[in-house]
Amino acid sequence: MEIPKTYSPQSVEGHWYQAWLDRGFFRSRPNPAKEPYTITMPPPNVTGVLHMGHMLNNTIQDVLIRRARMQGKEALWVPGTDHASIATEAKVVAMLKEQGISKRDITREQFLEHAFAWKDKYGGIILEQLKKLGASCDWERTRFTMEPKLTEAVLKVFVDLYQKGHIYRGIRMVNWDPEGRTAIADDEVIAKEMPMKMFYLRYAVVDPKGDEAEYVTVATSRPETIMADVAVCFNPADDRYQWLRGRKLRIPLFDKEIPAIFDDYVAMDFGTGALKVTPAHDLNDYELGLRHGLPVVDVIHEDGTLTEAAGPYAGLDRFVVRKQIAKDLKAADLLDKIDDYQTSVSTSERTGAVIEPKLSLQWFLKMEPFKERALEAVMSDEVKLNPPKFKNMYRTWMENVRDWCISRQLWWGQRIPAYYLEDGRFVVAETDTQALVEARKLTGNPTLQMDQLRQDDDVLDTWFSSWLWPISVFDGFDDPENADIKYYYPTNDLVTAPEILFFWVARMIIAGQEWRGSVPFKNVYLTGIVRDAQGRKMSKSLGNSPDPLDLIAEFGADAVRTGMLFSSPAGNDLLYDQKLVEQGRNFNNKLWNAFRLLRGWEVAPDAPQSAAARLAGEWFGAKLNQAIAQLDADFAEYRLSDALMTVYKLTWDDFCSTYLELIKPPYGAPIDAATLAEASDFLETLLRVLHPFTPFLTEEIWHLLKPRADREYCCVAPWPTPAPTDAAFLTRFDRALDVVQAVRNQRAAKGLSPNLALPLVAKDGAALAGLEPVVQKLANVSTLTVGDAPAGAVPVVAGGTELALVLPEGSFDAEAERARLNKDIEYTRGFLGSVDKKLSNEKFVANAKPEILEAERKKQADALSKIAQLEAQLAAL
RNA sequence: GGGGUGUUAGCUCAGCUGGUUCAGAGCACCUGCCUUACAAGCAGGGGGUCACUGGUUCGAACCCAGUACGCCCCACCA
Repeated sequence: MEIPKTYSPQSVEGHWYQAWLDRGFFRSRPNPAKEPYTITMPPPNVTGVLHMGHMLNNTIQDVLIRRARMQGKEALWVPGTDHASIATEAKVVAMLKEQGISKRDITREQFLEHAFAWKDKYGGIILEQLKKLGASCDWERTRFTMEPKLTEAVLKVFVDLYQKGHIYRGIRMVNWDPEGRTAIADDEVIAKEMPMKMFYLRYAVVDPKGDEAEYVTVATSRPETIMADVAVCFNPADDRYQWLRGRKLRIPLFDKEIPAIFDDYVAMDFGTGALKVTPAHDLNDYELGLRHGLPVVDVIHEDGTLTEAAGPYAGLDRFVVRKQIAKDLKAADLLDKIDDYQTSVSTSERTGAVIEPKLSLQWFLKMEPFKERALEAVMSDEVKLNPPKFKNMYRTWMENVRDWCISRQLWWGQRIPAYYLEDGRFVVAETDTQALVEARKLTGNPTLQMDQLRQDDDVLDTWFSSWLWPISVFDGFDDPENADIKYYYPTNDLVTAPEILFFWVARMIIAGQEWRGSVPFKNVYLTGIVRDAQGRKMSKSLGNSPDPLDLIAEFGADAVRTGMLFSSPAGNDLLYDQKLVEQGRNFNNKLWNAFRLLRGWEVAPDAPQSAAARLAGEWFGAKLNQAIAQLDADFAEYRLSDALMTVYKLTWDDFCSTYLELIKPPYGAPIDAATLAEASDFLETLLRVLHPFTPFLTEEIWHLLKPRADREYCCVAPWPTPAPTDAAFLTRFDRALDVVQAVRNQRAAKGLSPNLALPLVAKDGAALAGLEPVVQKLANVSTLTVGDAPAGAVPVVAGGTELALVLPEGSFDAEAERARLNKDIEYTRGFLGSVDKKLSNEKFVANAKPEILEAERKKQADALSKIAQLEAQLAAL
């Protein structure tokens, strides 16, 4: 059967993926005889589609899990999706809007119906896409953060925390997202530098006396909130404003009188030193208001429009009002000036809307009870962050963590299990029935009915379910002693983006400690962000993000996987370039062709093994062992790019360029059986170490190669263990390869065909002893003899060996050779000079370590002898 | 504003305790090759004052200080 010249992934990937599934290779069940190795996938948004970030993240996880599986561990990768409360709700709202339905016009139940329909339609697409990448998850264990069991866990945890006194409800200044119409947590706020305007407004002084100024100029970036002002504040030490003590000012346009107050908070050197105080719409002002006993005037609705309190501006959006009010102020001559200035504006991580600080009634989780333990876990490396530079970030965050606002004014999510009585009191319980029991207890009224209880309308923050993920996927809340959780928890590695180190990783650590008494994972591998070749973030609007599925279709999953991994050290951003994927494809093709070469050879059963082939086998076996040891070291430090490069070079340079060239029989000649068997074994081992990176290709070749009967699938073949290597032999072999390269160099320089066999004469046979066949074969040397250089031969010095290459008649140019040798001599003398200088430095000789000193002396001796050699060659010409 | 981190070849990055794995790898580039596994290839080759300045040391890409530029995280100056 003819094997095609190029590997075509499209025709094999689907087949092997199905075969793996059919065989249940990705399934895992607790097995006490084996060591567990577990990864829980960071659940992508249920309605999301695969992007390059997922590709990187999941490729890394698959490499880790596949290697663990081959190492004989009970490897489990749990997949799943996240309900992504605000993001999904926003999508559903948008979809309804297209259909002409407004969320406000439908009931919660109707909305949820639409939402579930949406989720059923688009949910899980992303998991199907991951299969194309080769992700070896146990799909039977796929979980969803809002499925009934996981919701139960969330409610249980809420009640538990409430009973422990860690959850409270209160009016606080929260970050309000007017687009999502919900509160969001501090971490979900992103500060963005934006050009802003600073307005200088005139606040008239009430009853100015004689020579007093008639107004005070106040700088603000938010003129739309002036009607909510309750005071103007000055620094108590500010001499410019002392006369205003006990006085009142008038809000421009509104003529409302407000007091002048004094507080250290105000900076004298910023703006005009006068601050308008708006407690309802600014956190600092709120605190200022508390200190001075000021009222709170709320003028902004949940959707960002102004309330009735705004008078003529009621009903308009805050940004519209900003412009309008500026115009009106100007018209009324109440505006001194407008300056441009740059400041950071808070925006919502999910919707991008500008955040309004807003007072509202929300649920909070205290962080104080958890922070110390969670900090300790990372600082002591109980949870190891990779790269470790993130430890500092984690520490800063944990030390300054504030209470977590866990309620969201949304419908898509887990509804807060708090039930209110008509008198405002409430009970917290996992179920309606339980709530009723509690409520009856609370009120002492045994006839209280369900319809007299009203459940809280809010849902919980998405992270309030995802922080339980490593436990809840094993039903560890439902049944804390079940076999799965006891076996798989704590998990081994978590692979995720640094952006959610606080949102998610830190909180999972807290949850693990709180409910399992131990951290949820041992290692956290933090990936970088995937950017384009110019370093820009991938984004839809830039159109610089390729569709991962198109890439897989064009180049194959293996090529994409290796392309992602070629240059992505942990914590570093990955500058994606299609060239990397092409490099991956080329590499796959190289391996494919190596297999084709082996497959194409005729076997001569009785032929003896050539000396070159025997040496090649001895050498490659050692290289292989060396590489496996290196790989294990790379993996131990999560240096996946380095690990890939190790196998890449092993395959391409060592196996293909050197080993296969050495064992290759003359054209048309058969190969001896022993060599072919050994070569097949080597290839088989190569496939095994490559499999985590390129699972499809290796599985394909594996089956074409038909290895041992007990190793039917590469996917579950054992990961090789390294044997000790003969370092001295490898060093000698390297020297022989240096000679080969030097000879080839001479050929290239002289324009001689590599097919023309030339005689080579070595001055001293010792250095190459035993390796002559290697040099002969690779350098295409006709005869390799020991003796003095014959006339007309080109001197070649390589690997400490002095040789001469006999050129064909007429191609020897004595003048050029002299020039070359002179240049070499000059360089070596310069080198010798620097060594001499060092050795004549008394302080160096006195202080340097003995082995360093010895090395320098050897350098000196070597240089001297090399110069002598070169001079002798020069004389001989 | 505070903290962290980085700057090594055209690009992306290694370089562990200062000294023979000290100046490396992959890609790109240049020169030859359509050689019967592979042109998605083969052979050979050329690229770097290790950001800058000073210091410590017999010796610095590596340690220290400062400067410049970059990135990241945190932060309530209207």
